[in-house]
Amino acid sequence: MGRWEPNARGRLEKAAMELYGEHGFHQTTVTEIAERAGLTERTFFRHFADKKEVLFSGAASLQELLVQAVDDAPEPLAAIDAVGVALEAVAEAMQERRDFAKWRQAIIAANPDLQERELIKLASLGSALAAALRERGVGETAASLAAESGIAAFRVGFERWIGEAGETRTYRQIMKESLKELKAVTSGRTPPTRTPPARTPRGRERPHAHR
Amino acid sequence: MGRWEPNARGRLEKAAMELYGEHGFHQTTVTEIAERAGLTERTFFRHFADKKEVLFSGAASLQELLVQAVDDAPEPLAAIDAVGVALEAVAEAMQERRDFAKWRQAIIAANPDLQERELIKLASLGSALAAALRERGVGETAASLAAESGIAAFRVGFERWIGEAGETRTYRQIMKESLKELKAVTSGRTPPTRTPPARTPRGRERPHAHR
DNA sequence: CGCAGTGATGGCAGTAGCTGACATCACTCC
DNA sequence: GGAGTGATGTCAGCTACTGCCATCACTGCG
Repeated sequence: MGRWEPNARGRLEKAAMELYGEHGFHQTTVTEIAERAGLTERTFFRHFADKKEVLFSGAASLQELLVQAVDDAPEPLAAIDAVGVALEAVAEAMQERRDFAKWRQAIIAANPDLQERELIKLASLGSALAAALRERGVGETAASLAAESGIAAFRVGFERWIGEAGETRTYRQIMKESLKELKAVTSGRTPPTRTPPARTPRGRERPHAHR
Repeated sequence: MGRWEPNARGRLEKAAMELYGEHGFHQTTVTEIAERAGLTERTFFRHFADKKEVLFSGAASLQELLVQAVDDAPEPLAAIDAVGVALEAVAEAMQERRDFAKWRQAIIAANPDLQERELIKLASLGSALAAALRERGVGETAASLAAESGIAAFRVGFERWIGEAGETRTYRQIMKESLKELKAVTSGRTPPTRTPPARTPRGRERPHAHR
């Protein structure tokens, strides 16, 4: 046996998740996490860059999976379809962890700080995706646009998959349909503004006017 | 004359911008900013939620402009084209501040914290855009997708407008072309992977494999 | 004229995220 | 058995950010 209990990082991750769930992210201090894991605060910061990062350590493998899927996609394929294939693969890999994904998303949704981190992880996913496309010969701008709008579809699909109560379709199916709808929307094939729903006076999230 | 110098917020903003430029964002302390503005740290936090927010106070008016442009767009118009019209209007409004935009973007690019904030502001822009579309009668998902992919085009266009050295086109023109390219990409009209550029062994930004 | 209320600011103490520097000590390798 | 090595502990310190109360010009009102 070693000098210390093994798997310090894992214990920290587990403790953090538990506490984030029990008391919320903001209310949980790093010292508490470390104590529950039988370690010190200093050690926590040796394993995770900051308090938020615990929730995002899985992003790296997701990115790897995504890029690999693009690389493995059959060659004569339009950029957007290569993106589609890759996103479907990722969706399938996430399928069995729906409960965890839902729980995790609830925590993120309750914290602006975590939302920021989530967005930058998705952006990083998008960059990697774009880079993978470029290596297939897709042009600079086209690669960026295909990747970023693909990520948009991914997000939209994710929310559906997790949000809708009676949702029976798999994430993969939903993902497929989101991409289809993306294509429809960007090609102008959208119910073009026929019967606006009662056009309320609108007290929306628009910022206050200054003039 | 009042008890205090007028326009405290403006002075804080100016001092912060200067210091971020002189010493970098991270190296600048809030105390320094407040001192240069002839105020105290406590007052800084009464005007700005945090140190980052100083750089993003303009986002609100941008959002207002965007939403207004969607509202003012002619009625029988596909969702993606309403987005296009609105984004062009915003691009035009930014045209005269290119130097400032460039300078500001350089600071943001040098700081992950600021990039996170930038992303959440863009996401908020996207939500507002989607909401405006829904009020025109565009469906839930379609609105989200049109808005988010529109924002993607906005970002891509922005980087071009600011990045390319010999760029003579206006932001509006670039924006228009980005949207056009978005449509091309999502409709599958993309040079579909013909001659991959020398397929290097790739030591990219892909995370390390574990197996 | 005086007086109570208001609003922007200062002062101060405190919390918590995060870092650098150094010590400790099991384990490994020679 | 002695010199690394690597993961952890300890401690001091900085700084972002907050709560609470004091201050004091200005305003409106009797």
